[in-house]
Amino acid sequence: MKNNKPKYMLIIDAAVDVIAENGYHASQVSKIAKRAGVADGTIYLYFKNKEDILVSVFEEKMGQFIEQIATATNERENASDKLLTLIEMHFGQLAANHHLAIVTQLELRQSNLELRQQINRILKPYLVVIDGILKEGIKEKLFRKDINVPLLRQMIFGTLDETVTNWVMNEDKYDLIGLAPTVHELITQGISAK
Amino acid sequence: MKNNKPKYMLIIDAAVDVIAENGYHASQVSKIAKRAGVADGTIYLYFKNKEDILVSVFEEKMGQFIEQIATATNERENASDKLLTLIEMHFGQLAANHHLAIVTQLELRQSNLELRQQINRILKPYLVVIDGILKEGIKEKLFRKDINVPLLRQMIFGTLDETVTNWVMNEDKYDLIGLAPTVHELITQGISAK
Amino acid sequence: MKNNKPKYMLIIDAAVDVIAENGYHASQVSKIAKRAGVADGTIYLYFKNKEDILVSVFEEKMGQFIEQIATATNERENASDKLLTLIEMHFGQLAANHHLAIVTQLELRQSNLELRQQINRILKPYLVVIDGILKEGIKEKLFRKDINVPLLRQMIFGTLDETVTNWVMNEDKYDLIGLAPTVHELITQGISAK
Amino acid sequence: MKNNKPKYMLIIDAAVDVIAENGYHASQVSKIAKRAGVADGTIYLYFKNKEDILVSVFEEKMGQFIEQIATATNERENASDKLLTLIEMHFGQLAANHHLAIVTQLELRQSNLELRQQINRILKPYLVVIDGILKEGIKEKLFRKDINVPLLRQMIFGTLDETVTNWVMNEDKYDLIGLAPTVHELITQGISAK
DNA sequence: TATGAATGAGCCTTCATTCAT
DNA sequence: AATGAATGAAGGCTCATTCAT
Repeated sequence: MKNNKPKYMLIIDAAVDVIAENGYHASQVSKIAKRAGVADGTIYLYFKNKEDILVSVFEEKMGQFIEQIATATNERENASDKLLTLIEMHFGQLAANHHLAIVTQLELRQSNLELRQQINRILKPYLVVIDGILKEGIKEKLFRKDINVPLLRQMIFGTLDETVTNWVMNEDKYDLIGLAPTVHELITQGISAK
Repeated sequence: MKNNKPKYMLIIDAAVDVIAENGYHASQVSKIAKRAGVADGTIYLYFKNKEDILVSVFEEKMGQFIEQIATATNERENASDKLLTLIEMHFGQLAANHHLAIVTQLELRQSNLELRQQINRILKPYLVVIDGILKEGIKEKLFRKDINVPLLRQMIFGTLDETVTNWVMNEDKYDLIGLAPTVHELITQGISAK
Repeated sequence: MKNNKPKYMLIIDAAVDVIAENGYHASQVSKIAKRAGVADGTIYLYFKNKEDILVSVFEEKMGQFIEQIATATNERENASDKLLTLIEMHFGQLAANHHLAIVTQLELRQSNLELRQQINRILKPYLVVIDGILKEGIKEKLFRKDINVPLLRQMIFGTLDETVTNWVMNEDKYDLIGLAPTVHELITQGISAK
Repeated sequence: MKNNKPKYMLIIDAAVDVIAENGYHASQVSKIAKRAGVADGTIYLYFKNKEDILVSVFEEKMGQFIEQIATATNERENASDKLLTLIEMHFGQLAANHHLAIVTQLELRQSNLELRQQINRILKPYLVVIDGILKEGIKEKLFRKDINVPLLRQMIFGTLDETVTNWVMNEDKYDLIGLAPTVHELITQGISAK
């Protein structure tokens, strides 16, 4: 029997499935090990402790997530289009991977402060991507030059995050990706009449 | 010695402090009891179980929170002013109560799905307040009539929530309330130049 | 409102019902108090502690039980008839009082050694009645003069007790009293052919 | 150090000792674990819960008990001899194992209905052995053909059980095995003079 | 590398009993 | 005599982590 996939990724993938199916608190190390087809002890050859599995899940999955968004936005011509692409891909990637969406939006938040801070560190590059788009938009005079970039980034991220969380908690009953243009328009145009 | 404060609120307040100081997972029932100055068993005369303490904390504190915001916004003349007041008070109340902010933004999220759904139920009236302001703004022709109210409400709540969470995680190093006008302006005007 | 029944017996009767319905381990003092219509604390004006309630239940109920059997057997002419009457009444009284049968045969046995020894002390007079019948039978030459009275008493009591317990555990599906003549005959005649 | 004895039996034996010495209710799982020389958690690798330890104690010990009695009675020629052997061994085995006698006669009865029903299930084969002897005796015309086998079996079991319980509660002050012939005779001959 | 049996610290909850009123 | 709110000790069970093989 040949098993090329290194055990590391086997365990990561098992963790995503187990957490999505059982919830954070019912996801014992032994359950993840069983799903990955390894012994409990083997987990500790690849991860420092249980928390390290969780951080690594986020690191691996978000790494791809961010990288793909960064690549895709770079292919667009201006900041406004880049922002639209970012929103579409943010919604699209989580809508396409139901288990991952449950884990990132619901389960991973049930963790202690220390873990949450590590998660924030992992998210940093994503926030840098958003900041870049905003700064570029200002330079291109597409966006107002007086905007508070960090604050606006929080607004954008908070909006996307809240929207995805609501969608997950409503059990995917509507088309998430379809919301992208509207969200994009709200951010750029505001809600004032005229 | 006279102790008029009913034990129920004593325990609620003790829970806020203990959770803010120790984090959700290190907040044993016995620790909350000790802080409240009652016996462990007394907790169970007022709360069904540990989770019930947490739900009740949110219920009590958010109840006041929402009520005060609803009252204050009602005193303003138009939807735009109401929205500004809502943002100011949302930031203001959490900025004024550091422990409560830690609990609502960080600790209470470390709970299971069932508890989170109860929390959402408690938050419902707040979302209704936001929806009301948006609908009024449309009627007053202050806001565009084509806006998707539920989606925009998610955007607003997500923005406020993310902004407060960032502020808490940065250990209150800047003036949260001062951000209110900018956030209000972003929401109403958007970011597009002109 | 007039309530002539002293609270003592109210509590005893409540205890029998509560224990029969809920089982020994689910019969909290507060449940007995509620059934008796008194406050928890009132229990302790009449009983030293929870165990004392149980001992008293047995004392009161078995007191009547034994007294009635003693009286009835005394009215019969000879030891063999007295033995039959004792068996009939032992079966009859428990068959007539379902709750009491559950308590004496099943629930009261789930108690610690000390309580069981007190129960044995209460049962003593019953054993004396049996011994008396056996000795009388020997004197009347109805029973063999070489029988070991204490041992035989154990045999008789063990037989009756086991028979009633089986009947209770079978949920009273057959006629207990109808077994009395057969049991009486087995004890007096043995099982040997001829 | 070599320890071939599987932990399962180590725990069973420790449970018998601890329960005999401390009584059922004072036999904490941690006490049994300590006596067995294993960690508390190890108990739960071999037993579902505390009650499962008790059922298993009875299952293991009674299994041997019943098997040995079945084997020994089979070696006797007729039903009457078989009955005598059964009585001798019933008394003999419990007299030889003081701790086990305390557990079976006193402590194991302090359990809830569900456990008692499991105990009855385990005892079933023993009752089948008794029934077999009685039926054989009828066929051999040693016993009366009109006897009610289930009732008589209750009488026999009740007599033996009550006799052993009395002996245990009297702290083994007399020779239990010596009672066997008398009990046998009482059962077969009855108590009637001639 | 890999295993998985063994470990043992840690905590929520119950309920008999008390005592101020 | 009666109340019932308050007490606080006690223990079964889980599960992340280790380590001998």
